[in-house]
Amino acid sequence: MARPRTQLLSREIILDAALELISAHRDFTINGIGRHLGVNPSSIYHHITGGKDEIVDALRERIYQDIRLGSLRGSNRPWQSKLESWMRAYREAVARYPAAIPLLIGRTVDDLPTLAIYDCLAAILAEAKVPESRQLGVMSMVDALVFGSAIDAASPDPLWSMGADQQPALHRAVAAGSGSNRVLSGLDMGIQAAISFIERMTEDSANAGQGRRDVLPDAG
Amino acid sequence: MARPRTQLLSREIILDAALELISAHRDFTINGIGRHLGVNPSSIYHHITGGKDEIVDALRERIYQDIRLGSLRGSNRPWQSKLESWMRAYREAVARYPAAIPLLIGRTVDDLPTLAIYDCLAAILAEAKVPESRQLGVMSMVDALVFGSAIDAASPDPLWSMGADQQPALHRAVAAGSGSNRVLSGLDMGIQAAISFIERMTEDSANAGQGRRDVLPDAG
DNA sequence: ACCTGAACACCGTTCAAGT
DNA sequence: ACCTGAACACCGTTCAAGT
Repeated sequence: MARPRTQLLSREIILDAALELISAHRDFTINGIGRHLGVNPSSIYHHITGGKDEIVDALRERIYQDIRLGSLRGSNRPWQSKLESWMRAYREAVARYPAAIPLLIGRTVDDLPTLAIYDCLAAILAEAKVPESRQLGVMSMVDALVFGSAIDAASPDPLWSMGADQQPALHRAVAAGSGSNRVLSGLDMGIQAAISFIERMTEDSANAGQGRRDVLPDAG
Repeated sequence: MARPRTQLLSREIILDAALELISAHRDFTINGIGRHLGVNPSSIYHHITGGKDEIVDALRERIYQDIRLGSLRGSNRPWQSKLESWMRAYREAVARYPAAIPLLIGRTVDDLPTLAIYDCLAAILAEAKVPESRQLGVMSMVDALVFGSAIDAASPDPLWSMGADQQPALHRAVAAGSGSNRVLSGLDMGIQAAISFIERMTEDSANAGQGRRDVLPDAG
Protein backbone atom coordinates (compact mmCIF):
# COMPACT_ATOMS: atom_id res chain seq x y z
CA MET A 1 0.00 0.00 0.00
CA ALA A 2 2.11 2.82 -1.28
CA ARG A 3 -0.67 5.38 -1.43
CA PRO A 4 -3.48 5.56 1.12
CA ARG A 5 -6.91 6.81 0.09
CA THR A 6 -6.94 9.64 2.60
CA GLN A 7 -3.88 11.88 2.59
CA LEU A 8 -1.60 11.24 5.53
CA LEU A 9 0.66 14.25 5.25
CA SER A 10 0.59 17.95 4.52
CA ARG A 11 2.80 20.91 5.22
CA GLU A 12 0.50 21.87 8.06
CA ILE A 13 0.46 18.43 9.63
CA ILE A 14 4.24 18.23 9.48
CA LEU A 15 4.72 21.64 11.13
CA ASP A 16 2.21 20.78 13.85
CA ALA A 17 4.11 17.60 14.58
CA ALA A 18 7.41 19.49 14.73
CA LEU A 19 6.00 21.93 17.30
CA GLU A 20 4.61 19.04 19.34
CA LEU A 21 7.97 17.34 19.39
CA ILE A 22 9.70 20.58 20.36
CA SER A 23 7.30 21.07 23.25
CA ALA A 24 7.78 17.51 24.42
CA HIS A 25 11.49 16.93 23.85
CA ARG A 26 12.98 20.42 23.33
CA ASP A 27 13.98 19.35 19.84
CA PHE A 28 12.68 17.66 16.73
CA THR A 29 14.02 15.37 14.01
CA ILE A 30 12.75 14.40 10.59
CA ASN A 31 12.71 10.77 11.61
CA GLY A 32 10.92 11.70 14.80
CA ILE A 33 8.19 13.46 12.84
CA GLY A 34 7.84 10.36 10.68
CA ARG A 35 7.48 8.14 13.73
CA HIS A 36 5.05 10.53 15.38
CA LEU A 37 2.83 10.51 12.29
CA GLY A 38 3.19 6.82 11.51
CA VAL A 39 4.83 7.57 8.21
CA ASN A 40 8.11 6.90 6.47
CA PRO A 41 10.54 9.80 7.04
CA SER A 42 11.24 10.06 3.35
CA SER A 43 7.60 10.91 2.70
CA ILE A 44 8.11 14.28 4.37
CA TYR A 45 10.29 15.46 1.50
CA HIS A 46 7.31 15.38 -0.83
CA HIS A 47 5.79 18.26 1.15
CA ILE A 48 8.86 20.13 2.43
CA THR A 49 11.28 20.47 -0.45
CA GLY A 50 13.83 22.48 1.51
CA GLY A 51 14.42 19.85 4.16
CA LYS A 52 14.94 20.62 7.82
CA ASP A 53 16.01 24.23 7.20
CA GLU A 54 12.69 24.97 5.58
CA ILE A 55 10.87 23.48 8.55
CA VAL A 56 12.82 25.73 10.92
CA ASP A 57 12.02 28.81 8.85
CA ALA A 58 8.36 27.87 8.70
CA LEU A 59 8.28 27.35 12.45
CA ARG A 60 9.68 30.80 13.10
CA GLU A 61 7.10 32.29 10.80
CA ARG A 62 4.40 30.40 12.68
CA ILE A 63 5.63 31.37 16.12
CA TYR A 64 5.91 35.03 15.20
CA GLN A 65 2.55 35.01 13.49
CA ASP A 66 0.94 34.60 16.89
CA ILE A 67 1.98 38.14 17.73
CA ARG A 68 -1.06 40.25 17.04
CA LEU A 69 -0.20 43.85 16.30
CA GLY A 70 -3.52 44.99 14.89
CA SER A 71 -4.45 46.70 18.12
CA LEU A 72 -1.21 48.69 18.10
CA ARG A 73 -1.15 50.03 14.55
CA GLY A 74 -4.02 52.48 14.59
CA SER A 75 -4.35 52.96 18.32
CA ASN A 76 -4.05 56.38 19.90
CA ARG A 77 -2.62 55.13 23.15
CA PRO A 78 0.64 56.76 24.29
CA TRP A 79 3.76 55.18 22.86
CA GLN A 80 4.79 53.95 26.30
CA SER A 81 1.73 51.73 26.45
CA LYS A 82 2.30 50.53 22.90
CA LEU A 83 5.92 49.65 23.56
CA GLU A 84 4.95 47.69 26.64
CA SER A 85 2.33 45.77 24.71
CA TRP A 86 4.81 45.09 21.92
CA MET A 87 7.40 43.72 24.29
CA ARG A 88 4.94 41.56 26.21
CA ALA A 89 3.37 40.14 23.07
CA TYR A 90 6.73 39.34 21.53
CA ARG A 91 8.03 37.81 24.73
CA GLU A 92 4.91 35.68 25.11
CA ALA A 93 5.10 34.34 21.57
CA VAL A 94 8.77 33.42 21.84
CA ALA A 95 8.45 31.93 25.31
CA ARG A 96 5.55 29.72 24.20
CA TYR A 97 8.05 27.41 22.51
CA PRO A 98 11.21 28.09 24.48
CA ALA A 99 12.96 25.04 23.09
CA ALA A 100 12.69 26.57 19.63
CA ILE A 101 14.76 29.61 20.58
CA PRO A 102 18.08 28.11 19.49
CA LEU A 103 16.43 27.44 16.14
CA LEU A 104 15.29 31.04 15.78
CA ILE A 105 18.52 32.93 16.34
CA GLY A 106 21.29 33.61 13.90
CA ARG A 107 19.24 33.67 10.73
CA THR A 108 18.36 36.58 8.50
CA VAL A 109 14.71 37.56 8.80
CA ASP A 110 12.90 37.76 5.49
CA ASP A 111 9.34 36.62 6.15
CA LEU A 112 6.62 39.24 6.19
CA PRO A 113 5.08 38.51 9.60
CA THR A 114 8.41 38.98 11.36
CA LEU A 115 9.34 42.06 9.35
CA ALA A 116 5.95 43.55 10.20
CA ILE A 117 6.69 43.11 13.89
CA TYR A 118 9.92 45.06 13.68
CA ASP A 119 8.37 47.67 11.43
CA CYS A 120 5.78 48.18 14.14
CA LEU A 121 8.53 48.63 16.72
CA ALA A 122 10.28 51.18 14.54
CA ALA A 123 7.01 53.06 14.12
CA ILE A 124 6.50 53.17 17.89
CA LEU A 125 10.01 54.57 18.38
CA ALA A 126 9.40 57.18 15.69
CA GLU A 127 6.21 58.15 17.46
CA ALA A 128 8.23 58.48 20.67
CA LYS A 129 10.43 60.92 18.75
CA VAL A 130 13.54 58.80 19.05
CA PRO A 131 16.01 60.31 16.54
CA GLU A 132 16.22 58.13 13.45
CA SER A 133 19.94 57.65 13.91
CA ARG A 134 19.27 56.11 17.33
CA GLN A 135 16.30 53.92 16.44
CA LEU A 136 18.36 50.93 15.38
CA GLY A 137 20.27 50.93 18.64
CA VAL A 138 17.09 51.20 20.70
CA MET A 139 15.57 48.38 18.68
CA SER A 140 18.62 46.27 19.41
CA MET A 141 18.29 47.01 23.12
CA VAL A 142 14.58 46.22 23.21
CA ASP A 143 15.11 43.07 21.18
CA ALA A 144 17.87 41.97 23.55
CA LEU A 145 15.60 42.51 26.56
CA VAL A 146 12.77 40.51 25.05
CA PHE A 147 14.87 37.69 23.70
CA GLY A 148 17.05 37.48 26.77
CA SER A 149 13.97 37.35 28.95
CA ALA A 150 12.52 34.57 26.82
CA ILE A 151 15.74 32.61 27.16
CA ASP A 152 15.59 33.15 30.88
CA ALA A 153 12.07 31.75 30.85
CA ALA A 154 13.36 28.71 29.01
CA SER A 155 16.11 28.13 31.55
CA PRO A 156 15.82 25.65 34.37
CA ASP A 157 14.65 26.70 37.80
CA PRO A 158 16.75 27.05 39.87
CA LEU A 159 19.16 28.51 37.36
CA TRP A 160 22.05 28.35 39.82
CA SER A 161 23.06 25.28 41.75
CA MET A 162 25.14 26.46 44.67
CA GLY A 163 27.00 24.80 47.48
CA ALA A 164 26.47 26.11 51.00
CA ASP A 165 28.21 29.49 51.49
CA GLN A 166 30.56 29.89 48.57
CA GLN A 167 28.58 32.66 46.89
CA PRO A 168 27.17 34.77 49.72
CA ALA A 169 25.77 37.68 47.71
CA LEU A 170 24.15 35.43 45.14
CA HIS A 171 22.79 33.19 47.85
CA ARG A 172 21.14 36.11 49.63
CA ALA A 173 19.60 37.39 46.41
CA VAL A 174 18.16 33.99 45.58
CA ALA A 175 16.80 33.51 49.09
CA ALA A 176 15.16 36.93 49.18
CA GLY A 177 13.76 36.76 45.66
CA SER A 178 12.60 33.18 45.42
CA GLY A 179 9.07 34.14 46.36
CA SER A 180 8.36 36.11 43.21
CA ASN A 181 9.03 35.03 39.67
CA ARG A 182 12.52 36.10 38.64
CA VAL A 183 11.74 35.99 34.95
CA LEU A 184 8.53 37.97 34.97
CA SER A 185 9.82 40.70 37.24
CA GLY A 186 12.95 40.84 35.08
CA LEU A 187 10.78 41.58 32.06
CA ASP A 188 8.70 44.09 34.01
CA MET A 189 11.84 45.92 35.02
CA GLY A 190 13.21 45.74 31.50
CA ILE A 191 10.07 47.32 30.11
CA GLN A 192 10.19 50.13 32.64
CA ALA A 193 13.91 50.64 32.10
CA ALA A 194 13.47 50.86 28.33
CA ILE A 195 10.61 53.34 28.60
CA SER A 196 12.47 55.56 31.04
CA PHE A 197 15.58 55.44 28.91
CA ILE A 198 13.69 56.54 25.81
CA GLU A 199 11.92 59.30 27.72
CA ARG A 200 15.24 60.60 28.96
CA MET A 201 16.79 60.36 25.51
CA THR A 202 14.03 62.37 23.85
CA GLU A 203 13.99 64.95 26.64
CA ASP A 204 17.70 65.48 26.09
CA SER A 205 17.41 65.90 22.35
CA ALA A 206 14.40 68.17 22.79
CA ASN A 207 16.24 70.57 25.09
CA ALA A 208 19.50 71.50 23.44
CA GLY A 209 21.70 68.66 22.74
CA GLN A 210 24.83 68.98 20.66
CA GLY A 211 27.51 68.99 23.36
CA ARG A 212 25.77 67.00 26.07
CA ARG A 213 26.58 63.39 26.80
CA ASP A 214 24.08 62.45 29.46
CA VAL A 215 22.81 59.43 27.67
CA LEU A 216 25.91 57.66 26.46
CA PRO A 217 28.90 57.82 28.76
CA ASP A 218 32.32 56.68 27.68
CA ALA A 219 32.93 52.98 27.38
CA GLY A 220 35.05 51.18 29.88
CA MET B 1 50.03 0.96 16.06
CA ALA B 2 47.44 1.28 18.71
CA ARG B 3 49.46 3.48 21.02
CA PRO B 4 51.78 6.22 19.77
CA ARG B 5 54.85 7.16 21.79
CA THR B 6 53.81 10.79 22.19
CA GLN B 7 50.31 11.32 23.50
CA LEU B 8 47.93 12.49 20.81
CA LEU B 9 44.98 13.53 22.93
CA SER B 10 44.15 15.30 26.17
CA ARG B 11 41.14 17.02 27.63
CA GLU B 12 42.72 20.35 26.75
CA ILE B 13 43.50 19.40 23.16
CA ILE B 14 39.96 18.15 22.66
CA LEU B 15 38.38 21.33 24.04
CA ASP B 16 40.66 23.50 21.92
CA ALA B 17 39.61 21.58 18.84
CA ALA B 18 35.94 21.95 19.74
CA LEU B 19 36.31 25.74 20.02
CA GLU B 20 38.15 25.84 16.71
CA LEU B 21 35.39 23.92 15.00
CA ILE B 22 32.75 26.17 16.56
CA SER B 23 34.55 29.26 15.31
CA ALA B 24 34.90 27.81 11.84
CA HIS B 25 31.58 26.02 11.32
CA ARG B 26 29.29 27.38 14.06
CA ASP B 27 29.07 23.86 15.46
CA PHE B 28 31.15 20.86 16.41
CA THR B 29 30.81 17.08 16.35
CA ILE B 30 32.71 14.31 18.06
CA ASN B 31 33.61 12.83 14.72
CA GLY B 32 34.66 16.25 13.49
CA ILE B 33 37.04 16.61 16.42
CA GLY B 34 38.48 13.21 15.60
CA ARG B 35 39.03 14.18 11.98
CA HIS B 36 40.51 17.52 12.95
CA LEU B 37 43.04 15.85 15.24
CA GLY B 38 43.77 12.87 12.99
CA VAL B 39 42.40 10.47 15.54
CA ASN B 40 39.68 7.89 15.80
CA PRO B 41 36.50 9.44 17.28
CA SER B 42 36.22 6.69 19.83
CA SER B 43 39.55 7.72 21.34
CA ILE B 44 37.95 10.87 22.64
CA TYR B 45 35.92 8.91 25.16
CA HIS B 46 39.07 7.94 27.00
CA HIS B 47 39.49 11.58 28.00
CA ILE B 48 35.93 12.84 28.18
CA THR B 49 33.89 10.27 30.04
CA GLY B 50 30.67 12.27 29.92
CA GLY B 51 30.45 12.45 26.15
CA LYS B 52 29.29 15.49 24.24
CA ASP B 53 27.38 16.97 27.18
CA GLU B 54 30.56 17.13 29.22
CA ILE B 55 32.32 18.89 26.36
CA VAL B 56 29.58 21.50 26.23
CA ASP B 57 29.78 22.07 29.99
CA ALA B 58 33.55 22.37 29.84
CA LEU B 59 33.29 24.85 26.98
CA ARG B 60 30.94 27.07 28.94
CA GLU B 61 33.30 26.95 31.88
CA ARG B 62 36.14 27.93 29.57
CA ILE B 63 34.28 30.75 27.90
CA TYR B 64 33.14 32.21 31.20
CA GLN B 65 36.58 31.85 32.70
CA ASP B 66 37.78 34.58 30.37
CA ILE B 67 35.72 37.05 32.35
CA ARG B 68 38.14 38.65 34.74
CA LEU B 69 36.45 40.02 37.81
CA GLY B 70 39.49 40.58 40.01
CA SER B 71 39.50 44.27 39.27
CA LEU B 72 35.88 44.58 40.38
CA ARG B 73 35.90 42.75 43.68
CA GLY B 74 37.97 45.03 45.85
CA SER B 75 37.69 48.19 43.80
CA ASN B 76 36.28 51.37 45.29
CA ARG B 77 34.85 52.66 42.05
CA PRO B 78 31.16 53.61 42.15
CA TRP B 79 28.78 50.72 41.51
CA GLN B 80 27.71 52.27 38.22
CA SER B 81 31.19 51.86 36.84
CA LYS B 82 31.43 48.32 38.18
CA LEU B 83 28.13 47.32 36.65
CA GLU B 84 29.18 48.69 33.30
CA SER B 85 32.46 46.78 33.44
CA TRP B 86 30.64 43.61 34.46
CA MET B 87 28.22 43.86 31.56
CA ARG B 88 30.91 44.63 28.99
CA ALA B 89 33.20 41.84 30.18
CA TYR B 90 30.40 39.30 30.18
CA ARG B 91 29.17 40.39 26.77
CA GLU B 92 32.65 40.23 25.33
CA ALA B 93 33.30 36.73 26.61
CA VAL B 94 30.02 35.38 25.28
CA ALA B 95 30.28 37.15 21.96
CA ARG B 96 33.77 35.75 21.37
CA TYR B 97 32.24 32.41 20.44
CA PRO B 98 28.80 33.45 19.26
CA ALA B 99 28.11 30.08 17.71
CA ALA B 100 28.39 28.50 21.13
CA ILE B 101 25.48 30.51 22.52
CA PRO B 102 22.85 27.89 21.69
CA LEU B 103 25.02 25.43 23.59
CA LEU B 104 25.18 27.63 26.67
CA ILE B 105 21.54 28.34 27.31
CA GLY B 106 19.00 26.19 29.04
CA ARG B 107 21.35 24.42 31.42
CA THR B 108 21.69 24.77 35.15
CA VAL B 109 24.87 26.57 36.14
CA ASP B 110 26.95 24.71 38.69
CA ASP B 111 30.57 25.48 37.86
CA LEU B 112 32.46 27.83 40.12
CA PRO B 113 33.70 30.36 37.53
CA THR B 114 30.17 31.05 36.32
CA LEU B 115 28.71 31.17 39.81
CA ALA B 116 31.43 33.62 40.80
CA ILE B 117 30.37 35.91 37.97
CA TYR B 118 26.79 36.05 39.17
CA ASP B 119 27.86 36.38 42.78
CA CYS B 120 29.84 39.41 41.71
CA LEU B 121 26.77 40.87 40.01
CA ALA B 122 24.68 40.31 43.13
CA ALA B 123 27.35 42.05 45.21
CA ILE B 124 27.33 45.05 42.90
CA LEU B 125 23.55 45.32 43.19
CA ALA B 126 23.75 45.07 46.97
CA GLU B 127 26.33 47.84 46.94
CA ALA B 128 23.92 49.90 44.84
CA LYS B 129 21.39 49.35 47.63
CA VAL B 130 18.94 47.43 45.46
CA PRO B 131 16.51 45.82 47.93
CA GLU B 132 17.28 42.13 48.30
CA SER B 133 13.81 41.17 47.18
CA ARG B 134 14.44 42.96 43.88
CA GLN B 135 17.97 41.78 43.19
CA LEU B 136 16.95 38.61 41.41
CA GLY B 137 14.70 40.54 39.05
CA VAL B 138 17.40 43.10 38.28
CA MET B 139 19.87 40.29 37.68
CA SER B 140 17.44 38.73 35.25
CA MET B 141 17.09 42.03 33.42
CA VAL B 142 20.83 42.62 33.23
CA ASP B 143 21.42 39.05 32.13
CA ALA B 144 18.79 39.40 29.43
CA LEU B 145 20.44 42.58 28.16
CA VAL B 146 23.86 40.99 27.98
CA PHE B 147 22.79 37.70 26.49
CA GLY B 148 20.37 39.28 24.07
CA SER B 149 23.07 41.66 22.95
CA ALA B 150 25.49 38.77 22.43
CA ILE B 151 22.89 36.97 20.35
CA ASP B 152 22.42 40.11 18.33
CA ALA B 153 26.17 40.19 17.76
CA ALA B 154 25.99 36.61 16.51
CA SER B 155 23.20 37.42 14.08
CA PRO B 156 23.80 38.09 10.41
CA ASP B 157 24.22 41.62 9.12
CA PRO B 158 21.85 42.81 7.77
CA LEU B 159 19.47 41.17 10.17
CA TRP B 160 16.46 42.10 8.08
CA SER B 161 16.09 41.42 4.40
CA MET B 162 13.42 43.78 3.12
CA GLY B 163 11.70 44.38 -0.16
CA ALA B 164 11.44 47.95 -1.39
CA ASP B 165 8.80 49.89 0.56
CA GLN B 166 6.82 47.34 2.47
CA GLN B 167 8.19 48.29 5.89
CA PRO B 168 8.60 52.07 5.76
CA ALA B 169 9.40 52.71 9.44
CA LEU B 170 11.89 49.85 9.65
CA HIS B 171 13.45 50.89 6.37
CA ARG B 172 14.01 54.45 7.59
CA ALA B 173 15.53 53.23 10.85
CA VAL B 174 17.93 50.94 9.02
CA ALA B 175 18.92 53.63 6.54
CA ALA B 176 19.55 56.21 9.25
CA GLY B 177 21.39 53.86 11.58
CA SER B 178 23.48 51.82 9.20
CA GLY B 179 26.49 54.05 9.78
CA SER B 180 27.01 53.06 13.39
CA ASN B 181 27.09 49.57 14.82
CA ARG B 182 23.58 48.53 15.85
CA VAL B 183 24.81 45.91 18.29
CA LEU B 184 27.34 47.99 20.16
CA SER B 185 25.10 51.00 20.54
CA GLY B 186 22.35 48.65 21.67
CA LEU B 187 24.58 47.42 24.46
CA ASP B 188 25.66 50.96 25.33
CA MET B 189 22.05 51.97 25.64
CA GLY B 190 21.22 48.88 27.63
CA ILE B 191 23.96 49.64 30.12
CA GLN B 192 22.78 53.20 30.55
CA ALA B 193 19.14 52.12 30.83
CA ALA B 194 19.97 49.54 33.49
CA ILE B 195 22.00 52.04 35.54
CA SER B 196 19.32 54.70 35.36
CA PHE B 197 16.66 52.20 36.29
CA ILE B 198 18.56 51.06 39.36
CA GLU B 199 19.25 54.65 40.40
CA ARG B 200 15.59 55.46 40.15
CA MET B 201 14.60 52.33 42.04
CA THR B 202 16.90 53.07 44.95
CA GLU B 203 15.89 56.73 45.07
CA ASP B 204 12.27 55.63 45.33
CA SER B 205 12.88 53.18 48.14
CA ALA B 206 15.08 55.73 49.92
CA ASN B 207 12.37 58.38 49.93
CA ALA B 208 9.19 56.86 51.27
CA GLY B 209 8.01 53.94 49.36
CA GLN B 210 5.13 51.80 50.60
CA GLY B 211 2.25 53.11 48.49
CA ARG B 212 4.11 54.38 45.44
CA ARG B 213 4.17 52.53 42.17
CA ASP B 214 6.51 54.61 40.02
CA VAL B 215 8.76 51.78 39.07
CA LEU B 216 6.46 48.96 38.15
CA PRO B 217 3.25 49.95 36.39
CA ASP B 218 0.42 47.52 35.78
CA ALA B 219 0.93 44.88 33.17
CA GLY B 220 -0.65 45.17 29.77
C1' DA C 1 47.22 4.03 30.00
C1' DC C 2 46.13 5.19 25.28
C1' DC C 3 44.55 4.36 20.73
C1' DT C 4 42.24 1.49 16.97
C1' DG C 5 38.48 -0.85 14.64
C1' DA C 6 34.20 -2.94 14.39
C1' DA C 7 29.66 -2.45 15.73
C1' DC C 8 25.05 -0.32 17.01
C1' DA C 9 21.22 2.75 16.79
C1' DC C 10 20.31 7.02 15.14
C1' DC C 11 20.22 11.12 11.86
C1' DG C 12 19.12 13.83 7.18
C1' DT C 13 18.47 13.07 2.43
C1' DT C 14 17.94 10.88 -2.25
C1' DC C 15 15.86 8.01 -5.50
C1' DA C 16 13.75 4.22 -7.70
C1' DA C 17 9.97 2.03 -7.23
C1' DG C 18 4.69 1.08 -6.36
C1' DT C 19 -0.54 2.69 -6.66
C1' DA D 1 0.22 12.93 -6.74
C1' DC D 2 1.52 10.46 -2.62
C1' DC D 3 3.81 7.06 0.01
C1' DT D 4 7.24 3.08 0.70
C1' DG D 5 11.74 0.95 1.02
C1' DA D 6 16.41 0.61 0.15
C1' DA D 7 20.46 3.11 0.16
C1' DC D 8 24.12 6.60 1.43
C1' DA D 9 27.00 9.37 4.31
C1' DC D 10 26.91 11.03 8.68
C1' DC D 11 26.32 11.19 13.86
C1' DG D 12 27.22 9.73 19.14
C1' DT D 13 28.63 5.94 21.81
C1' DT D 14 30.28 1.27 23.38
C1' DC D 15 33.43 -2.33 23.69
C1' DA D 16 36.74 -5.72 22.63
C1' DA D 17 40.89 -5.73 21.19
C1' DG D 18 46.06 -4.27 20.50
C1' DT D 19 50.67 -2.06 22.48
